[in-house]
Amino acid sequence: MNFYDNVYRIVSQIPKGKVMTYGQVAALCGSPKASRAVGYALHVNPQPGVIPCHRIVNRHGYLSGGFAFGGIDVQKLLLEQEGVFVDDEYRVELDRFLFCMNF
DNA sequence: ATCCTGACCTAGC
DNA sequence: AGCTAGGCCAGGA
Repeated sequence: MNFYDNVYRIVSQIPKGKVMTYGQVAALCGSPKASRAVGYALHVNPQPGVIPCHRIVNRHGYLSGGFAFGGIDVQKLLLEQEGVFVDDEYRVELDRFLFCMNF
């Protein structure tokens, strides 16, 4: 589906040290309410390594926990390695690390 | 083609 | 402020 391609493209466009929410990715894909589809798209994750799924968090800033690349702990570690501070409850400060696409 | 499920989001209580 | 219910998009049986 083209929708998935859009999701992967947008997620790949997220810079290092920034995170994005499912809703925002869905909105950029053209369907603001397709957040579930976004999660599903990352769930299948056909290109691990190319698609930084660890930079995708939910609206509350918490890591989803779907972990399609190893585990939520790895996700937390990856975010910390990129400069994103992750809370002990697997939460990211969206106020500081939320990446907003401004074309 | 229809029904159920899923890494979500919004609205109502 | 926290929890529950409903809805939207796509995929699989």
